Amino acid sequence: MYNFKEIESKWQKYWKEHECFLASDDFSKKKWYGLVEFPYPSGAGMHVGHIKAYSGLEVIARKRRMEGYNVLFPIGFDAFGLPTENYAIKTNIHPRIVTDKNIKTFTDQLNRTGFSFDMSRVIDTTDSNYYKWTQWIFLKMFENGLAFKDKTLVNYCPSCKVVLSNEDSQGGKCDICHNQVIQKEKEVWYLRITKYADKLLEGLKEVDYLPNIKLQQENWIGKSKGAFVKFKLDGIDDEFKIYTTRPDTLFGVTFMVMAPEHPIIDKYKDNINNFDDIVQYRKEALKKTEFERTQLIKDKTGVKIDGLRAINPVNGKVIPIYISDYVMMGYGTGAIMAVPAHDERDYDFAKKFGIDIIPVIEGGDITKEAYTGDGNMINSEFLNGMTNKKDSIAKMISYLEDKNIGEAAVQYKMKDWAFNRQRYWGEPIPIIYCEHCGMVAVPYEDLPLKLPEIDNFEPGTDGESPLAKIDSFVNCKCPKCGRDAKRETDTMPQWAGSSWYYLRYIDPNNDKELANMDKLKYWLPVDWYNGGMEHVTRHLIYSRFWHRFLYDIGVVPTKEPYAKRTAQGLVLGPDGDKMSKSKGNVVDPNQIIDVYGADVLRTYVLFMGEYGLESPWNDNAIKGVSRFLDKVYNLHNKVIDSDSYTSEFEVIINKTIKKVSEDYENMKYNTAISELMKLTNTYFNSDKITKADYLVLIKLLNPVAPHLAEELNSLIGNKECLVFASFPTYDDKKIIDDVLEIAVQVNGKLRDSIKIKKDEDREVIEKMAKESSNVKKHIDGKEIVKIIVVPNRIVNIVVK
RNA sequence: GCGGGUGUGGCGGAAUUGGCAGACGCACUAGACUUAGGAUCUAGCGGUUUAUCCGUGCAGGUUCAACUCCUGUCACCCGCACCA
Repeated sequence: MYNFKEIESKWQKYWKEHECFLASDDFSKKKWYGLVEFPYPSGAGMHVGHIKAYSGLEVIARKRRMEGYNVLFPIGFDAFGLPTENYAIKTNIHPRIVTDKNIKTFTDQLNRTGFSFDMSRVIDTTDSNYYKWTQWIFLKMFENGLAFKDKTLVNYCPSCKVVLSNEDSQGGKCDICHNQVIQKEKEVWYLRITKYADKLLEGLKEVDYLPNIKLQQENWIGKSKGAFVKFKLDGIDDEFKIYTTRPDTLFGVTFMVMAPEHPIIDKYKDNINNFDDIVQYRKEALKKTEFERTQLIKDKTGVKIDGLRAINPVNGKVIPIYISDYVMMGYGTGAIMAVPAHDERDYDFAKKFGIDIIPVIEGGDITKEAYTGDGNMINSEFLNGMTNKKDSIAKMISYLEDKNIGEAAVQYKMKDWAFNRQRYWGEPIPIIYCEHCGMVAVPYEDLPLKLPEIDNFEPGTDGESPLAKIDSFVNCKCPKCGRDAKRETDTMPQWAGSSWYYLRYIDPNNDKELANMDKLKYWLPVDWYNGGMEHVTRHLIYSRFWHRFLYDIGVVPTKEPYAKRTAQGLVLGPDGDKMSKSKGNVVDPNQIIDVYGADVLRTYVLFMGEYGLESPWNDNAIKGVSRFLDKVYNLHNKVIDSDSYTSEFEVIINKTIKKVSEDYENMKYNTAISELMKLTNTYFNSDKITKADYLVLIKLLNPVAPHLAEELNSLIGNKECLVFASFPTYDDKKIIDDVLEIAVQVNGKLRDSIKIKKDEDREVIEKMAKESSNVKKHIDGKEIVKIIVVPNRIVNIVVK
C-alpha cells in the first residue's frame, strides 16, 4: 500500500502554502461558483454523509480549475441551533466555547480530507460580524412590512419549550426531540413569505433544479385557483366568505362547514341555541392528536349550529351550517360550501348527518360515492349543458363578479414563516418595545445587537427565552423617544443564518455592507448548489425568498440565488438502515482516513452507487477502491519517457476521457471511476506505458483522488502541481477501434460474433454474417426474410 | 388518498437511451508465490438438463430486436396529507 499518510499531509501542506484554492476577485476571468450546504458543527464531528455531499462538487470544482475557471468553492458553519444549546444546558459549558471547539474539529477534518475549499472565506453564522447582517436583513423586512407580529395558535413543543414552524413540526412531531407538538395561543413573529409565493413559483421557471426538487417546491407552495363566494346569514344582516376551487358547483351546495374556531360563531353566539355543544366540540378537537386525525379521516365528526343558517347566493336556498375539524382555519377562509355529490369529504359528512345530496355534474352513482370526475352540468340553471370544467368555472366566476357576490381568488398551502424561538443560541431579534412608540427597530448603526453573556441557558418559564431573565439586556432606552423600553427577547430560528450565507462568501469581511455590489455582480448566481433532499422545502425556499426580497430592495443583482441545484443520496449504514447513533451503525470518516487515507474515502463514497440515490456502506467494498488506487500508484514503475500515447491505447484513452468528462458533469461518479479502473487494468496488463498514457490517467483521477494524483505527477518528473494543469481533451475520431467485434443474431437470438472493419460496407457484413459457421447452422434450409444491419453494432438475420 | 422514486446475480451496482443483460467493484471457488496470509498474482464466477433452453418484481402487448416503449398489476421507499 502506498504511503498515503506521508503523501496526503505533504500535498495538503503544499496546497495551503501555495494558496491554491483561494478565489480571486479578478473580474476579467470566467468564474465558477460552486456551493455545498455548510455544516452544522455538531460535537460528533463530520459524518460520511458530509464527505459524500462535498466530494461531489469537489470533483467539479477541481475540474473547473483545470479548465481555467476562477473558482469560488467556499465552506462555513451554520452554528446556531438547539443541539449546542441543549449541550450547554447539560454541561454548563457556554455555547460559544462548544461551537468554537466543534468548528475546529470540523476544520481539521475538512483539511485532512483534502477538500479544495477556500479557507480564507470561512464564515460562522454565530460570529457577530456575520449575524449583524442577518439582523440587518430582518430589519429591512420589518421596514417593508414583511416581518410582523401576530397572535395565533402555534405549534409548541412542551419538551423543548419552543414555538415551532409548520416545517419544524411535520407530522405533529417536534423536529428536534420528536415529541408531540401541541397547539398554543401566542404572540409570534412571522415573515410574510406568502407574499412571495408567486415570485417563488415564477422563479422556478428560470433555474436548473432537478425535476423532483422543483416539484417538491411547487407542492410546498401549493398554489390553487378558485373563487371566494359570499354567503349571507339567514335573518342576520351579515355575511361570510368561503373559498372554493369549484364555484361552478354552487347549485349543488346543501350545507356549509366552518372550522370550529371560526370567529363568526363567537360573534353570534347569542343567536346560537347549542353554543355549549360547540364549545365542547372545540375542546375535543384540540385534544385530538395528529395521528387520530389522520386515522379517522373517513369518520367525520361535527356539530350543527342551531341558530345560524346561510343563504345560497345563486338560488336563495336556506342551508344549515355545521362546524367540523375537517375544515381548518389556516387555509382559505376557514369555511367551506359543501357539495356532497362531488366531494368525498362532504359526501362522508352528508351521509353521516343525513343531509341532501344534489348532483350537478352527470356521471357516477351518487347513491354509492361522490362523483369527482368531469361531465355534463345539470340542475344548475345557466350552467346546464356545459361539459368543460374550465368554461363552467369561468362562467360562474364572471356571474359572481357581476352580482358582486364573489370573485376569482388564489390560495396557497404555504403559510407565513413563524420566525422566533425562545432560545439563547440564536440571533437576537433587533426590536424594542416602547410604551409610547410601540415596536421600534434597533437603529442600523447599533447592529450587531450582540447576545449577552449568560451562564444559565435554561429556558424561562412558560416558553420564555433565557434572555428574558437578563435585565441588563431586556431594559434599554427607546431609540425614538429615549424613554425606558424593553427588548424583544426571542431569537431567530436556525434557518435565518443559512438563508443568505452564500452571499457573504463573496465578500466575507465587508463591514460596510452585506457584500459589495460589483463582487456580487461578478460571482452571482451560484452556478451549482449541491445539498440534501431534506432541505429542499425549507432552507431552499427560505433562502430563495430572502434573496428575492434582497433583489427587490436592490441589494443583490439577480432574482434567483442558485442557477442549478442537485442533491446527493444518503449514505446508509452497513445494515442498510439510516445511520444513527442509537442503531450503532455509524461510520466515522476519521477511522477510514486512518486506515485507508483520504483519497480512498473520497473515491469510495463516489463509487458506491448512483450519486443521487441512497446506498449502503460496505466495509469490504472500500478495499476494492484501495486496491485500485494502489494499482494506479504501482503503475509509475512501468512508465517510459515519451510524450505520445502508446498507439494501441489511443482508442481506450480517448474513450475514457470522453466518458469520464461527461460522467463528472452529470454526477455519474460511479461509472466515471469504473472507467478509470478499466484504463488502469489495461495499463496494468502492459509491460510498459508512456508518460503521456500515465498523465491522462492521473489528471482524470485528480478531482477524485488529488493527493495521489499530485504525488504521481511529481514522481514522473513534473514540476507544476495539478491544481491548474489542463484537463485532458479527446479526439472524436479516435473513440472507435478500427477493427471491432459485432454480434450476429438469428431471429433476435445471439448466435455468433464477427470481426469487421470500422464502417464496413453493408454487403460485406451481410456476407460475413451468413458465412459464420454458428450462424449457418441456424439459417440453413430456411428462407432469409431480411437482414438488419446496425452500423458498428449488430446484425440480425430474420429467417422463416 | 395525492405526488415522486425504486425493483436487474450472493451483494453494491452497469447497460452508449430500442441493439451482445450483468460493465466496474465486493464476496466466493480453484491454483501460483509463501514459514504464514485477511498481501500479491492467474483463472473461474446468473440459472440450467451445458453444442440446449431460461433469465432484469409479475401478466400481457408493440418490434427483426425490449431492463429500455405501451397496457394492466404487485412490492418497497420518500414527500405531502381532511388544502375545500
